[in-house]
Amino acid sequence: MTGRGTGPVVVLVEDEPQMRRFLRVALEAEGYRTVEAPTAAEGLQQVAGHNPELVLLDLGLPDGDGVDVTRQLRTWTTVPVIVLSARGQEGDKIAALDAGADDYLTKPFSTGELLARMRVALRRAERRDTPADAVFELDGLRVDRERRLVSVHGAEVRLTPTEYRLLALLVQHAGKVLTHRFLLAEVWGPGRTAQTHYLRVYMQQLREKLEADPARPRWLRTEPGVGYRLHVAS
Amino acid sequence: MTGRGTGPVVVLVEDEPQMRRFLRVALEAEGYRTVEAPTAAEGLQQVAGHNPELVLLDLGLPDGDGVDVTRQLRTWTTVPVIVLSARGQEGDKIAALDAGADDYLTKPFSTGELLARMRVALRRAERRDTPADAVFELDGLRVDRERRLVSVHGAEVRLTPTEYRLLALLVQHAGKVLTHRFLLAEVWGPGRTAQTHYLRVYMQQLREKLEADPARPRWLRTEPGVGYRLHVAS
DNA sequence: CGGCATCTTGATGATTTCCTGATGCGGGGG
DNA sequence: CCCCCGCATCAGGAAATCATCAAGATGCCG
Repeated sequence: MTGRGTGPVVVLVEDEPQMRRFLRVALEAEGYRTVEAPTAAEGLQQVAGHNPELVLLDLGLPDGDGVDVTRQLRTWTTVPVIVLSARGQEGDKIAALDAGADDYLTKPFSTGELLARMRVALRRAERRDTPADAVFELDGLRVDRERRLVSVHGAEVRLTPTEYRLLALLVQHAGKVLTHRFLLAEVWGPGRTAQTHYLRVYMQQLREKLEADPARPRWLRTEPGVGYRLHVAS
Repeated sequence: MTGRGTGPVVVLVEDEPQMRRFLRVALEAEGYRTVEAPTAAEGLQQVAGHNPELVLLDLGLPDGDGVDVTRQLRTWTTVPVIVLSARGQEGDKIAALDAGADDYLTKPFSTGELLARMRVALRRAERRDTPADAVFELDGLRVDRERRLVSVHGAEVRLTPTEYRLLALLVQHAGKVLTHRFLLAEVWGPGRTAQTHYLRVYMQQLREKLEADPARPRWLRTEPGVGYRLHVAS
């Protein structure tokens, strides 16, 4: 990755080096991180690999049409795509937009307008990122992942970020046994899959906050030698 | 309502009768139902009254700026807004887009492109759930997003623009936890998602102005390590 | 050019969360 | 019977995050 910082990641699919450089400089000055791809094939790869917040896509690529790239992307991702093109024909615009592009800018365009349209696309995308079926409920235990709220028999429970992540994982795979290794990798990163002690401490804290009798857990069951599990049956 | 059928409802805010007629005919031929408004004030009313799927907004209105109309709308609804303008200056575009518009078309534009961009906006807006009311009230806290008025137990509270934007976001997602990153991106732009200090300062100011006891907030709750939330339950 | 409102930035103490070590408990094998 | 191992439990200090106050910087308006 070329850019630094913590801003959104943008994939630039553009064959002309000069244009690429211009975009990279402009975007990085605004705090974006950029990934560059000079061809359609590489563009698809980079999007798949980096899972960016936005894609800037040139229509005239050496190895394929930008419209096809858009159609390809739309089969598996809803990442915002802004098309940049030298062609300003109505037909081109309609084809690109109907293929799934979010906006269409005709070269030459002003940097300010590009940035403004990028902000629009990011704004829209941010709002859509919330799945609606995010409420889990089981026998008094309620986990609302949209609001990030947890309650037991109606009483709201305050969880720390780590506690919540752990619980969210268990809920997501309700009923299944999750190994120590898996939980550690997901919550603390792949680096510390040996610190099983972390898990014990946080499971204890979760039980303390959620279970009526923490010593005899109803939901947060231990699977000795393997890991933990959110028990679903009665 | 002028249009027939069951298609999406579109509010046309446009003072020129000829242009209005042209749009109405073009849209109804595509199956849209149209509602017309010749002024900014009437436009706001029609949007509030019809809860349309889309708004087409002319910038040059007799009784106010279209950018202001957009900003007004955005304080309480996320309905897609496409701006139509005779002015093609970069500054106009950026102002409108940053005020919350989803797209900006410079007159004269082709009908085909307009319809394609409308399809994009409708596609993007799909599967969302903001039956947002223009006036939010909760237990003495009142936020009128149509008039941009905030009051606590009847007493009006003066908020700075940034304070209001922050509060409006919290109100729009009342009950949900909004992450630092999200709030910063919405209020200060995607570039400064690391300046959590801004948030602390402004949350403090909001609490100072709204809460009876700023140190023990009733509405503006901190979610440590995550973000902030407008508390709705008891 | 002030004056005013607002936004930004810095400094400091309080609070919350995280990590870590110590200790207790219980079952299985020697 | 005792030791060892995995798990549970408790608690204290380190680190990160948050609240608070206030002083500069900025921009706007007359």
